[in-house]
Amino acid sequence: MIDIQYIRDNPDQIKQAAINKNLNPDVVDQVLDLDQKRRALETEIQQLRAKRNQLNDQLKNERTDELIQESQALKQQLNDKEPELKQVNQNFTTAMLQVPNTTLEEVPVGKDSSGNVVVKTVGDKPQFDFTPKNHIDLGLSLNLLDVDRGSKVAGYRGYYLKNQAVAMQFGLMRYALDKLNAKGFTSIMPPIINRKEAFVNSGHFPWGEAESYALIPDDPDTLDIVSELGAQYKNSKLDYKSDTYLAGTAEVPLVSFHAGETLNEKDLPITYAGFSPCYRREVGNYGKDTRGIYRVHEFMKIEQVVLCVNDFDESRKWHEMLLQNAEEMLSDFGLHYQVLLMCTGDMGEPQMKKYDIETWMPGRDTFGETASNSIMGEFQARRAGIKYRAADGTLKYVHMLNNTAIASSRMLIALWENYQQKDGSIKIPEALVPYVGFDTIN
RNA sequence: GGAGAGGUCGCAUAGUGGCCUAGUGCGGAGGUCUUGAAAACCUCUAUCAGGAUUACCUGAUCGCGAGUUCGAAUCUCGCCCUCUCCGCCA
Repeated sequence: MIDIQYIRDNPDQIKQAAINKNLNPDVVDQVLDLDQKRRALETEIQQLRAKRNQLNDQLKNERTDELIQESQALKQQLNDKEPELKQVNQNFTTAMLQVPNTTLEEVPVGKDSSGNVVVKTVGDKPQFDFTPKNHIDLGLSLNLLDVDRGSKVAGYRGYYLKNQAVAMQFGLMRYALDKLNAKGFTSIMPPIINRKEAFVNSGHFPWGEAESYALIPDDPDTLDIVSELGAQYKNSKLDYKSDTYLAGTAEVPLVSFHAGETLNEKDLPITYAGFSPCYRREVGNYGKDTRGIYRVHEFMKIEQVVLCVNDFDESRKWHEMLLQNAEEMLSDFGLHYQVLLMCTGDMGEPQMKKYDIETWMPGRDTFGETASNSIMGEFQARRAGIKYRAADGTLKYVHMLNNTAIASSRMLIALWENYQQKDGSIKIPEALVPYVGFDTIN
């Protein structure tokens, strides 16, 4: 959420930011219009209430019919006006939640991914003196992956990991945690079933609602009955809780961890390393990456989340540090990658500046996204109500940032495909060997 | 799943319709006293919104939301959450 005062003072800037993100700027005018109405109504109602409070003070001492009648008349006027204010306020809040964040001045303006800028490229493509396989063929031939049974049981994009792939999955998660712990990050295993409010706080909603799995349908009648218990559930009017969803990233519960709290400046920065399974519908991507485990509905991830003081120099500093953390891991694994500065048209509504890290994947013969690193400014903190008492005594909203550390399935692809050998085996990079317990898969 | 208790200012507590402009204690800030410190004493001590903009005024907020009333922290209803006991269980 953006400060309403800032929107009043800089409407054109906010509109331009929306346009740059390929969004409709009209919501800004809606907000300003509702803001006007809201303030006019509020002033009017405040005066009525002030009068009512005065009358009630008098009524404590002298109860006359005249005063009571006057008070009743005021009450009637308030009853007429208050619902209107309530409605306007609701509309105002809804509109406010739809205003996208602005971007920092160094972010390139662009329509789509073609506007992204390669900031750096590290390492080289591996050279194979044989025809490299993709991760699916590798996974099948080494008995690491089963996608046929995966889709049989779980549906489209379902998969089973088997044997050494399981050890790699756990090893990668543990490796990332150790790495971040050594840098002072606090490990967290958050709940991943979250209320709608948490998704609004992080800025995933309203824009990304279709991307999340609603855990329980709003209408129990839409449930397929597969058991007697299911029938009971369907018939009960009250035995379901609405508005819970599966989070697509630990960012959601971590952003809301301190929701509604006032921290002290000396508590900052706060750095979290959150482990979670991640659930994504991938609704906009039906035709994309249909084979293998590049784009899946569930995977595991370690996510970095930072709360720091309200200062963009500080945010930028953390942004680079989060980037470095992710880069160190790729370097530890000896992987070839590039860092992109995302343009306005290819970043999300809540983000102010974003780097994507793309890692070379020989099976795709191109780079594939493995990390996404964002400056959020106050946007999430305003939604979640996370403030801190600054050294000068004033209250400020924290700045928040987040970046992937390691996302399981995509890192498996990169490792398998880049470290495949002529004989069909896969080597494990040295840094990972202690975490997985073997140095070759064959 | 059954039964009960409860959610009040940063923390702890008081508050059963107008004396609440939410009291008291702790914690925090400033001051008096003192060579310095402690103690004691004094003052201040929430947030949000609107309107003025040194200072101020008004409104809202006692878990959240509705309702009753001229008037609600207090009464009624719904929801959220916490705790205790019993049952079941990875």
